[in-house]
Amino acid sequence: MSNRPARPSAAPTLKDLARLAGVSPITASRALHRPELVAEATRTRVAQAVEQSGYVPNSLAGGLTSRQTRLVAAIVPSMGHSLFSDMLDALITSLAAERYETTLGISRYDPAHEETWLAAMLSRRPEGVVLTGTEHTARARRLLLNADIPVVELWDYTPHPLDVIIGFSQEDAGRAAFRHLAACGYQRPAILRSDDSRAHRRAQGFLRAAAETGAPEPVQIVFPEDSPQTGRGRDAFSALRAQAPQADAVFCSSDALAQGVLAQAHALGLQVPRQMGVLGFGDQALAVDCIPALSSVKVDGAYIGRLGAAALIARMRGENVTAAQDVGFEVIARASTRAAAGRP
Amino acid sequence: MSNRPARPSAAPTLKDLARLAGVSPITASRALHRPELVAEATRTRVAQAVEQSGYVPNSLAGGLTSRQTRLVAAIVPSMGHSLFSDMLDALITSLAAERYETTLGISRYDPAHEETWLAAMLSRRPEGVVLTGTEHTARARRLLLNADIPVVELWDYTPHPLDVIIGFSQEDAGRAAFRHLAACGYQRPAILRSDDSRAHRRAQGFLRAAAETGAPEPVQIVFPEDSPQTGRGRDAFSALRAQAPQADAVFCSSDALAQGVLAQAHALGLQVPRQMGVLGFGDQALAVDCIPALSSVKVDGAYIGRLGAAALIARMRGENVTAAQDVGFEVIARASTRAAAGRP
DNA sequence: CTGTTAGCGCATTCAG
DNA sequence: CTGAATGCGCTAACAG
Repeated sequence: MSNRPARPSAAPTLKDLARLAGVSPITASRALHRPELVAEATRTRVAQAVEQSGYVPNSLAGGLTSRQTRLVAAIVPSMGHSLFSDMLDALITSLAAERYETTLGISRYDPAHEETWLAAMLSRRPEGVVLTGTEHTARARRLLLNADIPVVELWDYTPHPLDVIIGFSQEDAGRAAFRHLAACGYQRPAILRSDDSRAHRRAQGFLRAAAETGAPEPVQIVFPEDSPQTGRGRDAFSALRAQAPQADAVFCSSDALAQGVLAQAHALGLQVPRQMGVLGFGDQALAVDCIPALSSVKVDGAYIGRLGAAALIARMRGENVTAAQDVGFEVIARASTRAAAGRP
Repeated sequence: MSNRPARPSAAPTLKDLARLAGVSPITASRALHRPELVAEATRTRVAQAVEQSGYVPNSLAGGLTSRQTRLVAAIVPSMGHSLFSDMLDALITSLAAERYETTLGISRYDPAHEETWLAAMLSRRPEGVVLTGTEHTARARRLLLNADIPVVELWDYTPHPLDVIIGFSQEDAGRAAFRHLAACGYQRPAILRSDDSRAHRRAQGFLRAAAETGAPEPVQIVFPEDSPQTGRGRDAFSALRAQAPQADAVFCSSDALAQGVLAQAHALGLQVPRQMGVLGFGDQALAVDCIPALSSVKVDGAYIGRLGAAALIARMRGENVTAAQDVGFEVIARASTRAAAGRP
């Protein structure tokens, strides 16, 4: 029951370490952090002392003096979305390679949460911040400005970022999605999406493209942002069939959602893509490979994570980098066009 | 090009804040952290001073004195696996609700990486640590013991954990998987798995169960741990067909993998589950709902994350909690048994 | 309810 | 190559 024996402890400090090694604290410190400035013999004795005492540096104290924390703060709306988890994997790994550690927040798509998280995080004096999107509260912006540290915004694009931005235009992605479906011969494409601001803006682009073509206004089914995607595909698609039986294609706000729709379409006996087009969004390209009926607006989460890390690292080193980068997206069509399906 | 105008800066400290509010630093500190100890009027003036000066506390300094960092260190093998990302979402969210922040590491299934990460992390003086599995280097164990902070191990089970453990027996899960497939009438089930230690041990349980039944030894296809799962299902299944054409069912090490296998089976014209049984592993139960042919050994990542957070929080508060908890798993059979598929 | 004193553990000066 | 002095910004422990 008692999980851990009470220890008298008092973790050894640099002073203890130095005494054990028979040197001054500062020499011990140097032996640890800048070994090239210390004689071989001294270094060895310090190393032995570390071994003996089990010394672990206290980076709170270190950071307080040196003003270097090697900490990065990053926030995403959720981790359920594979785009974000893949991005984070790449981001964290890339940062770790440069000896930066990452503290993570989850905003639930709510700028107010982001603000709260940010206020708490900044007290740890991170050397850089990674945000999702461009929507931030006024106070969040002010905090970041005052903090005077590099900021990278991901997943979206604006010519006027807080600092560095890496992403793409959601509107353009939505327009491209519509044009793709239209080119495939679908007449009444619909939208199935979660209720978050980027999906919303993709939908705007989609609707606008439809309007420009003179096509009838696409039906939209919207559901809460954070619901499990694949499962949601089932009922969302059923809802769509009930509400808009004439719809002959669906633009989904995620690949997982699209897979759910695909499965449900099969269950309803609809032939995809001949009777129903399904277009996803995300980076599950390999998943797409497995399911030839599915196309996708492709964005690469890991790529964005790597780019974000690289930009942040450069900025943290004091280098200037291009402030804005539209990394774009790509519309992937497998054997999924109605036209292709039509030709035997 | 220049990303940020040079600021004279020098962030205001508590002393500055106190001066501005016309109180002593300690009173300002209390107004911020223990407002109930401070007169209403004073509190207001401090709040105004915060507003004016844009003061942000420095928790490095605070933590150095108070020995409280409200920091938790957590590590997972990767983020690509939805089990881990869902767990992390729940873990981080639960911890944030108690004002703990989480720093994240990624081990790539390598205990040596874990050790390196841990050594770096401990210098930040986290108040608790969350690890994946029970496999740690000797030095990692020593570091944790010396650090003398609560540790929670997740996803696995042993009666002799480092501190608290929350998970289940991989061997048992593997045995259950075999028994399930056998009960469904499959004669030659095979294993498709990634090369990580937990999947390995599930496979061991599977093989042992087969041996006990006197069944022929199941074929195993093993691939590198971190490859994209769904896509991998395609070639892995093809490899299986080539290598063991007699196999009539597959136990996959993840749900994503199983979905890939399912898609490929369809592509090869195999009827699932009549001609080929497919059994996954994970918590994509809703995904499973969409694909009636797929069953799964179900474990709930978010649940494990919540339990882990709760246990860690309790321990960080100095409470004793049950050191070991086998949260189990569940074998879900949809309309996926061969028997059920046989009966029209 | 408020203030004083002291020191957390370390790295940055500047000297040798 | 090594050391001494000093302070980073804050809070604990007392005192009023």
